[in-house]
Amino acid sequence: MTTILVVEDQSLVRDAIAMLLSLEDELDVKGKCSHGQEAIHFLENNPAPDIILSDIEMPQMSGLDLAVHVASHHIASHVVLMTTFAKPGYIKRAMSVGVKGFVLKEADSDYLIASIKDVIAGKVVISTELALMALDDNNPLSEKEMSALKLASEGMKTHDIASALFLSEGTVRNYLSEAISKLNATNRIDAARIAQQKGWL
Amino acid sequence: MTTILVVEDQSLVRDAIAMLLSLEDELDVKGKCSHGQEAIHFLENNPAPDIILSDIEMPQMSGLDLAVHVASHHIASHVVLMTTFAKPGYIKRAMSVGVKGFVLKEADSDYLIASIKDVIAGKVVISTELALMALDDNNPLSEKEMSALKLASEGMKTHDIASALFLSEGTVRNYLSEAISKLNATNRIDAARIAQQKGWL
DNA sequence: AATGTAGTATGACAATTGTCATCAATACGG
DNA sequence: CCGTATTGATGACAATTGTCATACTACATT
Repeated sequence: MTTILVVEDQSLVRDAIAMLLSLEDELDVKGKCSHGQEAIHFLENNPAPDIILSDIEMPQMSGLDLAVHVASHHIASHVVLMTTFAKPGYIKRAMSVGVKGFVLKEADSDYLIASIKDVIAGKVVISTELALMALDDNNPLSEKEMSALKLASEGMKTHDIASALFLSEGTVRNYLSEAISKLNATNRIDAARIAQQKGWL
Repeated sequence: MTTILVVEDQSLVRDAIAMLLSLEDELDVKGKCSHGQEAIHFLENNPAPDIILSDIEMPQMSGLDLAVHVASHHIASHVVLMTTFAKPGYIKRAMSVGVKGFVLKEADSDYLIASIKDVIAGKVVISTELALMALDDNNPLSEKEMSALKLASEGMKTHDIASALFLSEGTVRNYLSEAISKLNATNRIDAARIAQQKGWL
């Protein structure tokens, strides 16, 4: 019997998926959490489930952060992540953190169940199409460029970004300018949009 | 027996919710569609289900557009919409189109099922908290301001927005400036974010 | 006809943003 | 120590953006 922890912020979806999985004879949903923090708490107070099935985009703590925690605390669970959009950046980061599976929410439920079984059997599951997408994706942005871009995308102006990052205004403009040109964007808004869509920020 | 059509773009979620509903004795899921267009096609070739349970944000055709179609074609189904975020703008538009229920994906599955039953019993279901939110929401933006803002949020610069809307650059800047001040934003990026978050664009 | 009012345009000006060349400080491998 | 990246800063300049006052049209109201 395979034990599972389901982590997903939208409770409707969480309940539905948990229900779906528990209809399988070999699967046993041991817990449901609404975000990473809650999952960590669960893991501290319960035996590690065979599978942690988690959404990526969640408030408080993302699925990626959860995977990092699991790896760094040597928890024996296999992490399988679900995501709405195929953002290449996510996939790369996930792989480097030892995530065992990657399922798009566009996939159908049979695929999810098959993936879980495969992961239990020792495989790493990721659709070829996602893998390829992740391969030819090389994020050209530096740390600083990303953080400046992120703040800019929230509507902050250069001055505020500068003080948030403890940099001079000029430097911030340089970073943003670099980012814009690297991404072939026309301005910071455009650059932020492009980066976001790739999962880079 | 209540018949239901489930419309949701993420097939994993769609399958899971359909499964959840079909576990209820009184509910019978007659069909599943991945977006509005498909739903319309379904409706043309099948008897109208009692309930159309649809996500709002979908590619091709949104749940709101689907509701408009249902109303204008005098289809006898009750529309219940699901949404991830409580955007006041959505709720208002939905109500004016005769949508019978509004459920947040943050709600739990029992609530969804109870809502469906209530709608069948003739009620209009919307949580008070959402209703209040919709009430004190009055979108201050004009049509033009919204469209200019939308284009700006996609990274277009004033010049391009102007030609897209067949206006002069100056006028576009005026609109944007108006929008920025109406929304108490610091720049167009900020303004677009605020409007988006309210469901205004 | 006179008035009011959207909707659009202009022009002028200030502030912010984008680009670029250059420079200083620090760190790192030889 | 010496080169050489790396990271951050400056200053200058051009382009874009934001603000405002003003004006013109068409259209509806009086």
